[in-house]
Amino acid sequence: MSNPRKILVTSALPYANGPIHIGHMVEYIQTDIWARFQRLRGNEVLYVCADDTHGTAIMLRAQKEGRSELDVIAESSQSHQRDFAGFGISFDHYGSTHSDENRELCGQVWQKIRESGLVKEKQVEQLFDTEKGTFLADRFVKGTCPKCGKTDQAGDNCECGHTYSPVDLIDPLSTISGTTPEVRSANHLFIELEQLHEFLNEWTQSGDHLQTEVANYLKGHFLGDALRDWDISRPAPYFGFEIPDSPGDYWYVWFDAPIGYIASTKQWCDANDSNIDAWWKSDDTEIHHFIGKDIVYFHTLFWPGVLKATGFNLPTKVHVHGFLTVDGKKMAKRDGTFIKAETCLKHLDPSALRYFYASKLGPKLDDIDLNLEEFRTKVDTDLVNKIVNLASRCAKFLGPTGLSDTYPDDGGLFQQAADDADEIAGAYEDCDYNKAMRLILAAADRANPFIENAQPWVLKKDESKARELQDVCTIAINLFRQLVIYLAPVLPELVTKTEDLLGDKITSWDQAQSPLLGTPVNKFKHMMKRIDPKDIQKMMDETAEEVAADAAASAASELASKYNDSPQPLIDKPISEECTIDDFVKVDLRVARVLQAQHVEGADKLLQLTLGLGGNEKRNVFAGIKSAYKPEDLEGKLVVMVANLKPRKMRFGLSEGMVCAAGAGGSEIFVLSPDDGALPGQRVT
RNA sequence: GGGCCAGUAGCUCAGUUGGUUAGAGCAGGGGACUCAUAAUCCCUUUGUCGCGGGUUCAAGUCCUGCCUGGCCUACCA
Repeated sequence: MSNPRKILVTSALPYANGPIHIGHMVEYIQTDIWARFQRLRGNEVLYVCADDTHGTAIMLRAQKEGRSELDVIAESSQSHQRDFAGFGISFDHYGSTHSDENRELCGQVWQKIRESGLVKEKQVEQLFDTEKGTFLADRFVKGTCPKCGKTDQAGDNCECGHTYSPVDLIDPLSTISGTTPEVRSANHLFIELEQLHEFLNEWTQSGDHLQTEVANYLKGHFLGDALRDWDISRPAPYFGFEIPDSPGDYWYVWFDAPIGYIASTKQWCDANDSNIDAWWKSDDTEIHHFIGKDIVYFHTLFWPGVLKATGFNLPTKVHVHGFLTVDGKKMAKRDGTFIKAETCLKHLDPSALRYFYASKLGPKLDDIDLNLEEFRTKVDTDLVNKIVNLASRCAKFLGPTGLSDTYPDDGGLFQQAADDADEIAGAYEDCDYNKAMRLILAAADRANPFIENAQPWVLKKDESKARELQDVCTIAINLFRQLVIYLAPVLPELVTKTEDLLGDKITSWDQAQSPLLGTPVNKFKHMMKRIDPKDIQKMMDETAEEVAADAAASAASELASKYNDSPQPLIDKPISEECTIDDFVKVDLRVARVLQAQHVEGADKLLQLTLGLGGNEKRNVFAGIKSAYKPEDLEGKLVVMVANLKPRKMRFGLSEGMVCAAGAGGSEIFVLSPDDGALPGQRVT
């Protein structure tokens, strides 16, 4: 083989605002297969990714959940990495866009862009949520379409097909606070992409950087007209990096996210004694991005533009894939097809999904469909019935003897599959995994009839044919091993199990060229299970349950948002340790009437209350509510008191209970009082 | 509205630069075998290649119009 290539591989950065689902996994599995393939070919591969952590969505979520952004993104990173590991995604490094390295690199990139004269400032009119104190991105606004008058339309376009600016909406409403936003103007920083038009035209239309559909799409959609300026700043408050030479402004998340590819590479370099320039500024290195078709323009216009302006290498190729549909329909929570990676892992072997995706993925942008019935039969038939079966049916005959010392005549089967190596490799290289799987399965379909004709089970019965039996099974096992080598990028687990069976490591694509001979064969253990339809059902059921729980939670939070209650009180005083009903009934709460309230001579905070519990039952209570209540406001009022509190001697007398109240203190104290009709002396439970 | 892409057997798809009677796998039907995770093997049914025009000796393949579907349309990631 020629000199090893040096290849940097990336998958798109998942947003830190939600769990990984099986739609995401299309991309990570596609990329991982490619990265593993390149390693198997002997190339030097660095596969990096990171969580994409900035932006309004994260900020709002942190606010809503009453915790810090850092807390949100840390949790997200952990769950993302756990899911990826579960599916065997072989990142060399997984970083975060909220890192020192990224901040620094963003600064450097920004500096260069400034120097190139690409930055300009413009006033932008945007809707501002006065209640939340934040500008509203289009998707956080709803209102009436200015053209057709339809109500409850999205911030930037209407069902009628009309597009507009949210500022033009009639009766706009903020979807985060429910209030009416006002139009405010703010200074934004823009990158003048049009200056790079010629370069982008050439870069996208020539060479092999993009799939032809993508190049055509860009040509037809963007490059025909002047490129619009790209708005890359957001005014505070915004969760992101503040722009060093423009205080109060932050880089828009899509500015710093792709730079995260470089930052993540840098983190790996720092930990592995390598140099970032060797990956991003060297002519010897290829850079391959894998992305979904929804983020094409970011990666094929903005990103190359930024790289060009800053002197980093341009991507060698941007590989774009389609979306996942489930049973023919777009994944949607309400259909119960929004299957989380975590849920999938709980019930299914990740190898099954890896193989299924591989068998569906081609080099085009077509969506791929996860038809659950097809998924099951494909995995069962191809992997278990045809491929693993080769080992399963022959391995045990070789237990006593091991593999033959010389490779027997197999009628050219091994050679034929060995000759397929280049074509299969070519298919992997082109991301045409569907074709690679077809070629591999064709080889398996030649191997099974061979065994059928050779009839090892008949040879077994005749001791004089022991040698022949060994030869037949040596062929079968080698044909099997050859398939496993070809499938290694897709099925790392199967590789491990094959290594255990044959006591030989699979580390190189070229191992498929020569048979394994003269070595022992271990006891065969199941390598892959058929898919139990019940497991699929469980996965779907669990997904449906999650969706129902989610819906309930979001309905509740929608109600809560109407009142716009701050999460601060809970943050300041988190809920106490759990108690039992027994603990609770120990506290005897009673309705009481304030019979008399008066100032206490010499006390700053106390009022003296005489509380009546009905009849002649009275209690004397000192309450620290002077800062919020006047005595005359309290007299006659019904309150709730702790009636069995141990009396306490105070400087001004004996206090025989406690009045329940809430609030921060000072003038913000709110005494609890039952609605009219409650009778003094009644117990509160 | 504009743009990109797709439409081939019941299902998932292959069909290279136009070239003999359009292929594979799965599913369906029949048979064989029993080593294997009821796996495997052999035989077998099925097509107005979305529709209409055009170019050509020759069109699933090229051009054009239409129909249907998916996706995109930049301050949502």
